Amino acid sequence: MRLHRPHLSPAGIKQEELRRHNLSLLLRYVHLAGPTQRATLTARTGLNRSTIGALAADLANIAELVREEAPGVRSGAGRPSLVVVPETEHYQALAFDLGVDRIVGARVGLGGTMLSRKVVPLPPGDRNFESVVALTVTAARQLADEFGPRARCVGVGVAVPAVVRGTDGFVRFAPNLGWEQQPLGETLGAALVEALPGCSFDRAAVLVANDADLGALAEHTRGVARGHDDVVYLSGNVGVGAGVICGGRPLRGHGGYAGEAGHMIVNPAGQRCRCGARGCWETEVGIDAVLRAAGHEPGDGTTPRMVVADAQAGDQRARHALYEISRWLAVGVGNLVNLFNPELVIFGGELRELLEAVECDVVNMMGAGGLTMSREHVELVPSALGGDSPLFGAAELAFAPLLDDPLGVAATLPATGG
Amino acid sequence: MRLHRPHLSPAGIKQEELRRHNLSLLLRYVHLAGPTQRATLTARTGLNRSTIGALAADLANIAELVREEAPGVRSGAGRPSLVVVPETEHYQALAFDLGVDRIVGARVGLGGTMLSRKVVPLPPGDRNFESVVALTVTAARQLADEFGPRARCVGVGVAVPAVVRGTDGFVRFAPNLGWEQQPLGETLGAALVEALPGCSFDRAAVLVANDADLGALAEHTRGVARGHDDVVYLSGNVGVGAGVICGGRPLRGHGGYAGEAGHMIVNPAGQRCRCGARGCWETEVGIDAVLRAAGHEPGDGTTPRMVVADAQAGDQRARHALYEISRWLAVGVGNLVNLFNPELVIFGGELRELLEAVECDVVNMMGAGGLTMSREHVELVPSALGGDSPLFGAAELAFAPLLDDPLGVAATLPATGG
DNA sequence: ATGCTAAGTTGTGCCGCAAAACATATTTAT
DNA sequence: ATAAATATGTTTTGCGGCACAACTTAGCAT
Repeated sequence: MRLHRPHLSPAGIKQEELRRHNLSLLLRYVHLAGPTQRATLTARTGLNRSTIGALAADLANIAELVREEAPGVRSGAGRPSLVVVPETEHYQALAFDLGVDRIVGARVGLGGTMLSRKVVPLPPGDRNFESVVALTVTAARQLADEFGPRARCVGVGVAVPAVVRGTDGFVRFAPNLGWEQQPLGETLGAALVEALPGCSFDRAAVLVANDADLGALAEHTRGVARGHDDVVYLSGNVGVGAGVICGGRPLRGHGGYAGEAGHMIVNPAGQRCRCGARGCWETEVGIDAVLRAAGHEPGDGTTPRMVVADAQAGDQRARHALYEISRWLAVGVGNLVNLFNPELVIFGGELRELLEAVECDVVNMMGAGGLTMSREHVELVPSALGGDSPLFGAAELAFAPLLDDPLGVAATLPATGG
Repeated sequence: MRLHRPHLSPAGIKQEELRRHNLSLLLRYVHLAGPTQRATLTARTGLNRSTIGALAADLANIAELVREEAPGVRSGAGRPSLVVVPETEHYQALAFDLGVDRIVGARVGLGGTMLSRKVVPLPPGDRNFESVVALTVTAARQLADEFGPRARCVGVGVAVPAVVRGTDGFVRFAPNLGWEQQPLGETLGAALVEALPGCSFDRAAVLVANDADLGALAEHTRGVARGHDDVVYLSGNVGVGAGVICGGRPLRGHGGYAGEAGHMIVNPAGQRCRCGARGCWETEVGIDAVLRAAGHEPGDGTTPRMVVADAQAGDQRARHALYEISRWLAVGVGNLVNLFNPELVIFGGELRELLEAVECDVVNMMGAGGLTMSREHVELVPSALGGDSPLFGAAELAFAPLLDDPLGVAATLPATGG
């Protein structure tokens, strides 16, 4: 049981933090695993029965974060254990996934249940910053109207296909949205605090992050990567991004920009990328590359899924296109595997559909040359949460502060009264 | 002050672990920062004076890990603060760096002081596994003879230019040594326990790791990367390896194989690598590549340093060679920067000398194309510990268990009596 | 109905840290 | 030289958190 190792910065632990840690542990457990018997919690945490009882009582009575119920199904001898249930309705987060052609918003309860979901299509030409912010705020208002009377809004998480500064959600570069240097975190924060007066969170509770990073977070939390501590999530849309979990924690990097796998140079003899360099991975495996290889024009309405269907139907050109894509996928994924040595590489976004068609080829090509030790245990899998990975990740992002300090944060959140 | 966030595995903290954590914190502080006033410790940890006093007393009296001294130089008003000093002589580690042409061994005291150092050249033809193990054991015995009467040996750390399994130090692949599938951790562990009966550590205290990973650890601990939590260390010798620190912790990956940057494919049109793939980074920037580009034959005695000297002396061929190398360095380093977003990229091994000659070119080439946000704050620097980075890292590796649980581990280590 | 089992509940004790009061050592002011 | 100011070490006391043990409760099996 290792605690985080600090450098030379202060990190003395006091008893207060011990309590906070254990409360956090308990709440996070039921948030992740759902309703759980007290006996199970006792066994898993290693804490004493009486301690678990006291912690659960605090979470239930002081903040109504959980409730304790008699177990429904009886099993085995002995006194049945009370079940600790996360109060899904009491604590909710708003989550948004800002896509190239639509905004998806959701209301997610403690425990990770999606309570409602809303899709706002973006008019094709109109994805400028102000419009997207405005549409997001509108969607947020609609979602917030559905809060129950006892709901508290813990915050807002936003996934955006962009290079995002970790500290404040400033968007440095979002080629697919056509944005550069936009203060998304600050702007949305201010606008949402204004638009949702019933919610008592402050501007800092509006958290913006890269969509691939949040996809990774979601898959690690509730998707295929549960229990796996070293994972790479690939988000393939127009661009390609990676979210990385290493040692159980998201890889952020110094500025929060880590995981820009799409601009890893794999083919210096290749095409010029939007970023200015030549032979970036995403010019070889991005949607446009798939379509172009199959003889389509990007923007003509074709999707990678259709190319896959064509290939399965026997279309030689589509099959050859997929083979070419596989080669470059193998190179890039191989590089990522050599660098991160993950247990899983998760294919999210449009890459999900691609995977089933090309998995065999990619695996063979990766195995053919190069170091094999990292590759021998790695699995390529499609994302389990489908296209909603970043959305769920955004919700987790919003819940994170509450999970880190349950009673402390809960105390700052009076019921919305809505 | 965040503690490590566990997944669903047990991680309840009890008071005992609180104490352990704070003891660990204190010992690690003086190990890293050297002799430190109690007042400073109080301020940095945020703990109370009385608590620091008690912790320091435990470390001093129970295990003699530190001693408290009256301060030498007086400064400022008020009662002078006692200075907590790591007991360099009482706790020592053995560290080894197994190179291609020599073994370097050292005796390192708590606090990181190198107390003695020994170089054993390898006969050119003879670097087979058994010979290297035997020479290492011999060197260890010689170093152990110099332990003082009050010394306790905390363990042995070994750096090896190989892909090493994290759990047990099994060497999967060490092309430069000509090894494959060798149980280095197990073999050395058994041999050293046998050879050093005075030392009471067990086989598990012999820890083997990749040299680049240990270089990164050392530079992070005592080198240029002190205080920087996101760092890439490049170890350039015959092969190229990377050690990565992210979020202040070493990147290990699932099997411990992370950081194989040398086999990142950057030039699919390039030469075939020893690993079987084509266009690996190390075929473009490894020592052999440098020499070949400059018109030398690998193994003819030329070193990269000589090529640099030639270039500085005006040799056109050498200058052109360095320019070519710079291009590929820029591609690879750019990829690493995009993926890890480090604050620093440290050039270790032979790359150290290369850096000063090519830094300008590499920085310009990196800035020319590609995403710039990750690159705008990154610095390319030579390793501060020179060729001894992996050696110091090996010592840190050996000290780690003691630093994680000072009193617990110290209790298992009676004095060597030697 | 009785006993068994597994779990929750309650009370006690230990341990860790903070806070306050006291003691000590050094600098600065008178 | 003496006293005040300052900063720190030391001791004592108190509070809070968890473990442990004893007790109670709830279901199951015979």
